[in-house]
Amino acid sequence: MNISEAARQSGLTTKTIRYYESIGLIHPPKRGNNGYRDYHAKDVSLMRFLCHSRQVGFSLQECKQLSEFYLNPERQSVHVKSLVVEKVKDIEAKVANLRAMQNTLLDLADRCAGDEGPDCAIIETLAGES
Amino acid sequence: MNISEAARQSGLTTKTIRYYESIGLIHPPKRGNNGYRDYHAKDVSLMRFLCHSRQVGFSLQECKQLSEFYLNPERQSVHVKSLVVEKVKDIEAKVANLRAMQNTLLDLADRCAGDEGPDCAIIETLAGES
DNA sequence: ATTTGACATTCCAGTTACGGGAATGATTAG
DNA sequence: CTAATCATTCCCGTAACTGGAATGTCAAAT
Repeated sequence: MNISEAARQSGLTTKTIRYYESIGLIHPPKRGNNGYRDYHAKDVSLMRFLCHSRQVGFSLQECKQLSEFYLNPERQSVHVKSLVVEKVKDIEAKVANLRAMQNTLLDLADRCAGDEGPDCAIIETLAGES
Repeated sequence: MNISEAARQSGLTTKTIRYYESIGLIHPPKRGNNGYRDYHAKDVSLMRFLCHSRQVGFSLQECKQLSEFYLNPERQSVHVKSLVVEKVKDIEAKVANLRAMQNTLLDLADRCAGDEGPDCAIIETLAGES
C-alpha cells in the first residue's frame, strides 16, 4: 500500500511517516518502480502503535524504546510497565505545575476589578518583588 | 548596571535578556563606551514583570501584550483580566488533556503484570485498533 | 607591566515534533 | 490529452530559549 493509505490506517500523517523514517523510528520500506514507498500491514501496525504511544504522552525517544519492546518477543513486561509508571509521574508533575500557575492566575483575577480604570492588581502583582 | 546585574535582579538570564531584546520584547538599552549594555531600574522592572508573567504560564506573545498594558498608564484593567481569564481556561484544557492521558496510562499499568514475561497489556493495547 | 579570571559582545547551531510549501515527477479519471 | 491527485525531496518556520565558539574588555593580583 502507498503512504497515504498507510497514513489513513495508522492515524499518522504522510508527513509524520516520512519524518519518523528520517529519524529512524520506522524502517525505510521498499520502493516500487515509481519510487513510491510500499507499506505492509506490519508497518502499519507499528505506526498505529507509535500513534497511540504519542497520544498518551510519550516523547519520540520514549516511543523508540516502547517500539523496541513492541518488536521484541523477549521483552519483559516489567520494563514496559516502568516506562508507563514513569510517564504517569511525569504527567503528575506537569499537572501540579499547571495547577500552581492556575491558582496564581485565579487569585490574580480575583483581586482585579476588571473595569475601565487602569488600577490593576494583576499588573501590580506581576511587577512586584517576589 | 550591566547585564549580569540586571539578570540577577530580574530573575532572567543574560541569554534571555538578549533574546528578549532581539525579538523586540524589551528595548535595546544604551551602550557604554565599551559596548556593554547599560540598564536602569526601570528596565529591570520590566524584566521582572516578564519573568513573572512567564512563570504563570503566559507565552512570549501574551507577555508582549501584558507588557504593553504594564507600560501604558491608560490601560483598562478589564483587558488585563480577560487575558488572565483566558489563560486560566487554556491551562484548564491542558490539565484535562494531561489527566485523560494519565488515566489511560494508569489503566494500562493496572492491566500489566509487570513481570519477567513478554505478555503485556500495555503493548497489546497500544498496538490495538482504537 | 602583565597575566589571570570574570565579565561582555556577536553569531551560529541545536532542541521537539512536526507542518507548510516549493519544485518536480507518476498515476489515474474524464 | 489534460487535469487532478498522488508521490518524491528539500528547505524553512515554529517556541523559547540554551550551549558554545570566537573575540574583546575590565579589575585585581603578581
